[in-house]
Amino acid sequence: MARSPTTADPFNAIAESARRELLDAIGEGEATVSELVDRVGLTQPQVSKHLGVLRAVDLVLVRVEGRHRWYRVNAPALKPIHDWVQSFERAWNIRLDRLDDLLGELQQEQEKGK
Amino acid sequence: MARSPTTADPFNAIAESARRELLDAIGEGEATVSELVDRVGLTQPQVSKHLGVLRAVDLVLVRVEGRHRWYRVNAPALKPIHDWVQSFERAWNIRLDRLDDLLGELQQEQEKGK
DNA sequence: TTGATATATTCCGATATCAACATATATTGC
DNA sequence: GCAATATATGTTGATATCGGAATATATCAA
Repeated sequence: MARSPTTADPFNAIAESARRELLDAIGEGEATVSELVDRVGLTQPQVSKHLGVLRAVDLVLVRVEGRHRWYRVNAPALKPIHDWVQSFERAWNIRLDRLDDLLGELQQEQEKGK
Repeated sequence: MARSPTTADPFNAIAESARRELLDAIGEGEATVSELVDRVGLTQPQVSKHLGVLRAVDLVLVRVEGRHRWYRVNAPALKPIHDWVQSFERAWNIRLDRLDDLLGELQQEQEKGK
């Protein structure tokens, strides 16, 4: 067996930085393939193929208009990633809290020493 | 060129579901390799190799104790993923808000119709 | 020391990836 | 219909992956 296909799920799809950059480049609105080529600096076939992967996992949606294709981010498709990562968020917040506590204590010590 | 190494960054490391399951299986505390073998149902070499990848990107930290190795999740290493995904969170919240609005309107219509 | 336990590493074969380049498929305007 | 534009698809070669099986390394226990 080999590595999971990039089209298996959003986790695999966004592993490639070029695809994350494409999603960033699309941003809030819509973008055309050639606009993305200009923004991201990849060749047109590269952009089309990466968009194909993003399409396969529903991370982007397309609206066809003549010979243009308007791509937009389908943010909810990122939710599985969001949810999975968030299950660890408490863990690192606790650590940051502890760091805050520690810094607080150090400051108090400093105050005392003054 | 081929796909980025799994050890390139946390995005690539967590693309593999086995590694996400390992992180889940470790959970809040610490776990030993053989505990993880039992919990996740992979072979020992598989677990060790996946842990090796997670180690390479700092997603897990190890404490050696005799012939045991206690692994724990290094949650802050997930922050880049959290941050990137969060930059799209507004987008999908807006959509959910709109959905709420829509549902609200539909309810009002229903109320009217009554 | 010897054997057992815990974990890591190596080798293999199959597979999917990715960039690059070439080419195919629409669609528009003349 | 024909050229031009916008986008998608196919081919090739290099590479890294993954599971499986075997094996290496280290530590404990008797």
